[in-house]
Amino acid sequence: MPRSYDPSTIESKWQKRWEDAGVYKTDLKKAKDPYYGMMMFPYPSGDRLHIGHWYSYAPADSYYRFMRMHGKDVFEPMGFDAFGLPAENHAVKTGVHPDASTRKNVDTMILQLKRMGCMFDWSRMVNTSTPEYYRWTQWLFLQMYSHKLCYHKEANVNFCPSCQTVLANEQAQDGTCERCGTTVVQKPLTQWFWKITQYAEKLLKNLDGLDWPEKTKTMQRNWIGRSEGVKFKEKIKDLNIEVEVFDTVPQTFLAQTFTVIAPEHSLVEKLIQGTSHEKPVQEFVEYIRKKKAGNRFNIQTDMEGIFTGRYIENPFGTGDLPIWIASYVVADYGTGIVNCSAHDERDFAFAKKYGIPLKLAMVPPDAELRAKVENFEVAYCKAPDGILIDPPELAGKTWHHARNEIIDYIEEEGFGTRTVHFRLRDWLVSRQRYWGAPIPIVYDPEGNPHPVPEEHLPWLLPTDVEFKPTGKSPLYYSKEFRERTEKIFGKGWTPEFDTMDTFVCSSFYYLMYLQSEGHGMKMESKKMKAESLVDPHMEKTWMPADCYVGGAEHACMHLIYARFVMMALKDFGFVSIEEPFKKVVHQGTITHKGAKMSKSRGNVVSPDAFVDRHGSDVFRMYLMFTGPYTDGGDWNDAGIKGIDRFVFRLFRLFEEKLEKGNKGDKGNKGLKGLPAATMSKLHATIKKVGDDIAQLHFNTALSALMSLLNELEKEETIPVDVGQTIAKLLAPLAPHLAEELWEMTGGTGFIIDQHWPAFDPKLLKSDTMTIVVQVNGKLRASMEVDAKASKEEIIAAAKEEENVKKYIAGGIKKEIYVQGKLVSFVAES
RNA sequence: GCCAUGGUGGCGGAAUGGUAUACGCGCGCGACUCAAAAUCGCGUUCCCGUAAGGGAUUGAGGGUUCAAGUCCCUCCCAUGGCACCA
Repeated sequence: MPRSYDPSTIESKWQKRWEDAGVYKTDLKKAKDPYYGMMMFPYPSGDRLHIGHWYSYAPADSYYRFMRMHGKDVFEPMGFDAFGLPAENHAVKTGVHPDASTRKNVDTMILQLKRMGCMFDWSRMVNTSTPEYYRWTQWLFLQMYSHKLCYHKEANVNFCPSCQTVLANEQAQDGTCERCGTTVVQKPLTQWFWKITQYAEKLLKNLDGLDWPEKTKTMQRNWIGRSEGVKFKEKIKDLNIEVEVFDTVPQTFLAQTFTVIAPEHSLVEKLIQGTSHEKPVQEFVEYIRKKKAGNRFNIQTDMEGIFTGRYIENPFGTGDLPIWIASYVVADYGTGIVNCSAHDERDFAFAKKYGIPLKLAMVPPDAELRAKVENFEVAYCKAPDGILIDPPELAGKTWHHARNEIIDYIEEEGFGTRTVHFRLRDWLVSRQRYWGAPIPIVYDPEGNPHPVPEEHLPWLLPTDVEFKPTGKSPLYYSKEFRERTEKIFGKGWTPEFDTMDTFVCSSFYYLMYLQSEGHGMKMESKKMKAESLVDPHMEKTWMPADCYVGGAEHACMHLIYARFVMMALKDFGFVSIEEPFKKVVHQGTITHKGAKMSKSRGNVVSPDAFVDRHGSDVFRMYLMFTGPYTDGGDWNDAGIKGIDRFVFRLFRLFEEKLEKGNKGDKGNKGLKGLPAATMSKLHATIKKVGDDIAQLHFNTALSALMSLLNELEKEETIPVDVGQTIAKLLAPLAPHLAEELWEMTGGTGFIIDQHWPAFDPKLLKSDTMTIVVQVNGKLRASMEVDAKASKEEIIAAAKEEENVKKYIAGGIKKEIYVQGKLVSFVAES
């Protein structure tokens, strides 16, 4: 009796065998041809694995399996980004300690991940919330501290009133909290920052050499936002204050007639103190602050300002510039103060609105436009062919060409200096939350910060706390934490109560997978051996990760932080390279009913039922088959039947038609016993499946395999070596099924350890070819000809085709032959 | 508004300037069955035609070419990113 395909038996059978044999445990020290295949590790939420996890991990695993079959020593680790808000929110709601719920979630998730059948090497799993791990998160903090890349400052920070915590700029991009969508407010707090801006230039420059999606690189470039310009030093009249003003378009600096300053700027108070402008300005600033907090600010309709009563002192001999407060000025870009002229859309509109005088330093070549510009009817800005009229020394030059000369001129005259500015802000790493790595800092009785010495790491997260968000860090209420600090450092000393942003934890986990002592380090052991983060030999062997698959939503957060940390670690001397990820791939998003799946929308689809019914292989292949991997798509289970049938038929083919006896691995030699056309198809499929998987085009690889199956089903028997080749082609895409088929052919060992089959280029061509005939671009006939036929023979044959004759009866003007493809005639009209 | 990517059957989608609609879903007809499911066979872009064949067709409109889904121009639509950064 032939068996029929039963995924649950077959899949658990192979998962057990893999585990027993340790097939996916990589000996990191002995690897000859290392390949580090990473996927973004998940947050261990209480909900089960969702389709997004599957879509990210399973196809990535297929790709890495393909690499392994090409002889690579693939290391495919998995771990958990286990600190974070959800566990804490859960604790607030239920009283379950985040550590307990996280451990439980991790355990469930491991079981689910194992059912997926990926090549995860569980022996090197990491969990960022364990002391063994966060010891290193804290160590990283201390390194940043001792290398002066870490500083403490009171600053206005993005604060989410709902999460009761501060957010990094990256986490509050559109003025709302990345996590809960609440409008973020500005709040002054003393916080810890990491100087990512010190690496802005390098973060930007290195992008060019990375095999990352162009889109992601562009996003990072924009996020870093480098701009070159001039910095002017200027004095405020009647006050002994010097300010700096940044200008990226210095060509028209002599047209400047006023200056604007951001309402939130710290200088505002000094400008108005004790003057008649004090009260109205304060009212205005408060008014703008409220308006900005309420909703997003619209430049078109919300351009507003007020005069401060102060002036910039006569900088270039062009008269004093009145200082206005303007709603459109960004406080934390450049210096928050801008000199304005008629050659900027916003400045122009602002001046018009408030009747501020304007002048020109440049005019258009076109006379008609010039008249309008000179009348100040339109703003004339950033025009490459604009003609300068001021300064006289450079008059007549075009805006585009004069840039460098103008800057030289400005420097020579001593007005200002060349400067580069970045949009990138320093990374705010403090969080007023419980469930994170404690910041290893203590304060002496005078309130000065001191790093916690390394021997006290891990600086344990206390457990005697309340989780309720109060705006104050939960650690503030821990008695044990305070006592511990006083005991070690002395009376009156207090710990830092904030914890670190979870993006810190995930910024170096690619190195933690490689840690020589693995994750088994016992924390009670006083002699924690590893003195540095990663063994230099391991780091040299395995870094950078060859490929990193994960969501595009991390383009400006995780993927920029990880790069920064790696660069810093290199400068500290702990690693040898700057960039952690050689290649990055973003899987597309799986939506449902047109929207991103989310609990709040109630459109989350759980994969569990599908995996139960169809098996992990079918589910994985279905996800891969629906479309290009980087596109994602809308979830719809209607087509899963197609993959079910494919697997059913394939299995039946092996059960019923596989050549009996004569079993054993014949490698890829001597594929015999099939008609030439079928052989040709087989080899074309080997080529296509290989090419496609190499480019992560899983959908077309699968369709090629389906197409091959359609052919093979016409055969009476399938030779064993053909069966083995098919099993190998299937191995990356359907790992369990492929092992089973491999076993059926009498193959020895695991199929994942077999070498990817080679194709014979000679067999790709059959002995006949199909030539189509076009007349005037229209398809008129199709003919089978001998593959060796000459051009002349083919054209002659084409002319004899019945359906062609009638269209070329009037004569032929032109004959075109495309080798092996077509004949095209242009008929006399 | 700016930048990027895309728009192909009823649906997911395939196609180095060279047979558009592969592969799969769905659907129709038939076989098996008391029946249904499953399975198997045939068909399936649209229009005309019993057929042979003809015509139309890759968001719209132009262009280049013997030949355009593919290249160029204009426009429309969708998605993603950016958007007061001087």
